[in-house]
Amino acid sequence: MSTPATITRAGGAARIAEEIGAAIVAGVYRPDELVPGELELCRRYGASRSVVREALKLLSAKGLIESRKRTGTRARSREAWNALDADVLAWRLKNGAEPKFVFDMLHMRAVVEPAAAAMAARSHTPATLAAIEEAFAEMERAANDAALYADPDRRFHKAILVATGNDFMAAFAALIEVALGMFVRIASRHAGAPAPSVPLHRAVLEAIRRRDADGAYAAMLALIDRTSRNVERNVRRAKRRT
Amino acid sequence: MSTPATITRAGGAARIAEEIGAAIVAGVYRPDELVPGELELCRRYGASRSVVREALKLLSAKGLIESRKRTGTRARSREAWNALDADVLAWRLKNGAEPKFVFDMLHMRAVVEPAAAAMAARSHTPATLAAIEEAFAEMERAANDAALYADPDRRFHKAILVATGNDFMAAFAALIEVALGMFVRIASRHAGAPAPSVPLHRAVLEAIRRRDADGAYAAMLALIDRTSRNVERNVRRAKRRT
DNA sequence: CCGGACGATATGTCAGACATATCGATGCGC
DNA sequence: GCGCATCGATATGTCTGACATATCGTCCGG
Repeated sequence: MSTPATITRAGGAARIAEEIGAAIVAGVYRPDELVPGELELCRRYGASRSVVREALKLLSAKGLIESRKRTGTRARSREAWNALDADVLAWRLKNGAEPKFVFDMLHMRAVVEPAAAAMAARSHTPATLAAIEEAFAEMERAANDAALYADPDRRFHKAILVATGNDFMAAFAALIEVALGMFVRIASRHAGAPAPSVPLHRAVLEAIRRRDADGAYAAMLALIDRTSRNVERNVRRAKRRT
Repeated sequence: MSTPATITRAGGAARIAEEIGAAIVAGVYRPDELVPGELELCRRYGASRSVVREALKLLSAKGLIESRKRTGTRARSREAWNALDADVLAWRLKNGAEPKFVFDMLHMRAVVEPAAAAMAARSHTPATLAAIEEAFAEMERAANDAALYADPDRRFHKAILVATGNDFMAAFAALIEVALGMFVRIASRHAGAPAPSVPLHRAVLEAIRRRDADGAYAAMLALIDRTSRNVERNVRRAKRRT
């Protein structure tokens, strides 16, 4: 089966890991026990065992699986997953996340981001402040177009986390970026132009600029509260629809 | 070279990933470019290319490396690392962490753990509360033995994060556990018995038990502040010694 | 009824080959 | 002399088939 046709011939180990990873977090393979054997996966994805095994290593590095000899490879339970890994987060969001998961994410953002804004107010440098300002400027320009608004929005939140000067806070950026990609899907589905959120972002920026840590904390908290309310409203609406 | 003697014959892919990962975060391989080729790694670790490649996949899943064809495998710069991965954290702490990194970790704990204590105060169940209480009881018993104290201390902080009922907070437990393993090395090297920290932990537990979110927040913040002061004192002392 | 031996089966490891992309040098034409 | 296409060297990527190793079930004997 060397170089078979061209069917399903795109990624390699990464593509296979992508599919299996998504399946695991979607609950296709239940915690403890399960997961098809390597040669079955070879057949299913039309790849050699080397590639399949490399894909499995990618997943094992993220805490999704664990292999033992004779027994086979089993999906690990949710507590073992690296929930703070961007790929794992993306997989969990892929197939329509449950409300509890969305709110967990929002609660964590409500903890981390206001604190990050306060740290950024204390620690920003000309360069990191400029990155925040640049992102905000583009948000203002796109205030009437939800599609154009999403990207600078991500950059805005990321720039603040980076401006903290704290490696761990900066590491959250990868998570927040993935999460924002979903929140706009949920929160702005029924909302109009993103213009109303611009003043809230401006308040964060200005507090950071004048090194007002408490003000930045409060402004960011207000911003996330608004997102939470939007999401909550839409989740309720979706539930009513079912 | 099938089954060579028994020398350096322990782990497999995990062991090799361990060594290379530690080397990368230690700065042996500088950001962008670098890292020996696969066959060179085979020679160096006495393993076949399959095993080496699987080890490299483990590292690539954590953002430490990136491979391209002809060019080779390069170490990625620090911003790309999954800083919130427990293994990456452990590697960074392995070879005596720099002060900045230790304080970054403490600042993050000061953001996350007080908020977690507050969430736990609101959301704990009989089972999750019992886990906190059990860990604290053992801390009291080991109040005069630093060696015995470390393990229940870890369990105490982890139990609180789990008691939040929030998946992301619970995911921090893996990080905190690794970090605590180092803080006791740094903070208690010159400290006596851990007894003085027991009342601070008790205050956290009791606030959670009576569902006093604000009190739990404040008590946990006080606890971490004390750790920060201990670490700071020891870092200064270490610097003076050099 | 219990316990040890044994075979079946999964992952783990090895070896060698070919595929593929890309960097760098070479040499051609202008 | 200079730019550009060509080609070879070299790294990772993939495939194949074999053997090693641990462990679960089963079967057999005490």
